[in-house]
Amino acid sequence: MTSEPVATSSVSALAGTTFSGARQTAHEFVRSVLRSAILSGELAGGTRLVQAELASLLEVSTTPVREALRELASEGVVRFDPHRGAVVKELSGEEVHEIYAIREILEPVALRRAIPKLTEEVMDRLRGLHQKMTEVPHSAEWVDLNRSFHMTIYETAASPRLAAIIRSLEDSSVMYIGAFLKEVPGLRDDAIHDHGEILEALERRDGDAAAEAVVRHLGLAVKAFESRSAQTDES
Amino acid sequence: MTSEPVATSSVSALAGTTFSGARQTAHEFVRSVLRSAILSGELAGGTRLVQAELASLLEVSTTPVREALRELASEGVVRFDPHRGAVVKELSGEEVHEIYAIREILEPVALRRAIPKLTEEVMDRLRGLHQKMTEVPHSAEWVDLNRSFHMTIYETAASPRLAAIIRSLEDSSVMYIGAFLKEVPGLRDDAIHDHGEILEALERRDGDAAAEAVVRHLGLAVKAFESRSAQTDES
DNA sequence: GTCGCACAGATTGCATCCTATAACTAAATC
DNA sequence: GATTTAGTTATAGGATGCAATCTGTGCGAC
Repeated sequence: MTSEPVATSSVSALAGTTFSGARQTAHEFVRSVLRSAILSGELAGGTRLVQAELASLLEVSTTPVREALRELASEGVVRFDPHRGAVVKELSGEEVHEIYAIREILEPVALRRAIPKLTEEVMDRLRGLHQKMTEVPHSAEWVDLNRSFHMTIYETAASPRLAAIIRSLEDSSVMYIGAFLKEVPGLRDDAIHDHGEILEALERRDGDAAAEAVVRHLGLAVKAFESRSAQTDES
Repeated sequence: MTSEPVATSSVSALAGTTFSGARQTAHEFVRSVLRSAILSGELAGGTRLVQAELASLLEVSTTPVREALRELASEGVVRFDPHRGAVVKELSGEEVHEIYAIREILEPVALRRAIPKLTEEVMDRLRGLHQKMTEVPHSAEWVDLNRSFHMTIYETAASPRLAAIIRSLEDSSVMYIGAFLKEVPGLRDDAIHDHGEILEALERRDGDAAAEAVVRHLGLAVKAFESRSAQTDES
């Protein structure tokens, strides 16, 4: 049980995070810590998540850890096999394509549904997020702003189920390709440009244009992923 | 702590089910029992699910019960608020419409994806299910066959994510409207007719026709739901 | 030398006990 | 009489210890 020489990421990256208990249950705390660690790439795909280890690291008992893992498993970010433990899920290229294909179908729908419900307040929020994204560099914060931008639109569609599905797909996307989208040079600017177009289309209440922009926006990520995975062709 | 006069359904309906432990973990057992009880309508929407009660009834401890409830919560069939416990979810009419709207989008997609992958073996299975559905009356078994029929198609699409989303939407549908679809007279025959059309279209590898049939098939349920909820207009 | 088997270490899963939280009830104050 | 506040009870959440299960390793047989 010495640390493996081939560096798979370890949960020890989480050391130091403590549970204040303030109005949050322990399993919620564990879940949020693991979630953000996984989505940020801190915990890479394939990392084993040993309950006892996580428990002592986060200073809770194993019970809430297991509950958190169960929830993450149904969210699809970890794999949890009976008696064998949890590992951070790693998606295949096919799955990435599948996820983006579904997103390209659902996101335009959610967007069109949102348009009639757009208030000035929501538009202001979107403009604010867009503005801020032009200011901060590509970082965890930027990724978060990006997520907020899109989800704000979809949540005003007042279709909670649809929004939840999209959110989960987006999470899976970020988990898998978020890490190396950072390395694609012009991507951030392209994304900001697309957001601008989406925003403009929303101002005009033009569903077709907005939908088209979103689909192109998604295509960007897929293309970046493809060029990257072709480059890292090592199977 | 007397029983309420207004008869909300009770978990006591589950009494007698025992956990053999055979190659199944306790929480999986609890989950499957609760799932089928909820989907079958045995546990109606709004029923409180008290952990201790379920635990003693199913002869397990509260820990696996909580884990099962957590999973069911992320599946969307129960609502689980911190420190307040779980209740069987009840969907509003709007949510039902939303769910069917999403299904009408995704199911044709899954179907088209399935067509190139249809083997004779799958077709045989579908024919068998279809045949059997003409034989058994509208019952829990029939509903299950129906579910199998559709999911068999979607699972051959080799899009696990898409299939999982559809399955969860279907579960929510069944949970909510399954109970009173039974009471709509011609529905079973109409459904069987639609299945015949879908099957025929699949034989011809005709995606358009199959998709059209599926959408009409879904529309059937929505229409039945609407006429029923208009009839039971008591808000 | 390879395959199979058994044992040991590691890890998950569960039961029991205890604590924390929230709903409910009743009393006290305005 | 209404409203707030304190106390009570029911119930969820979590910690600990133990049992069940899996995995890897070493020994023996072929």
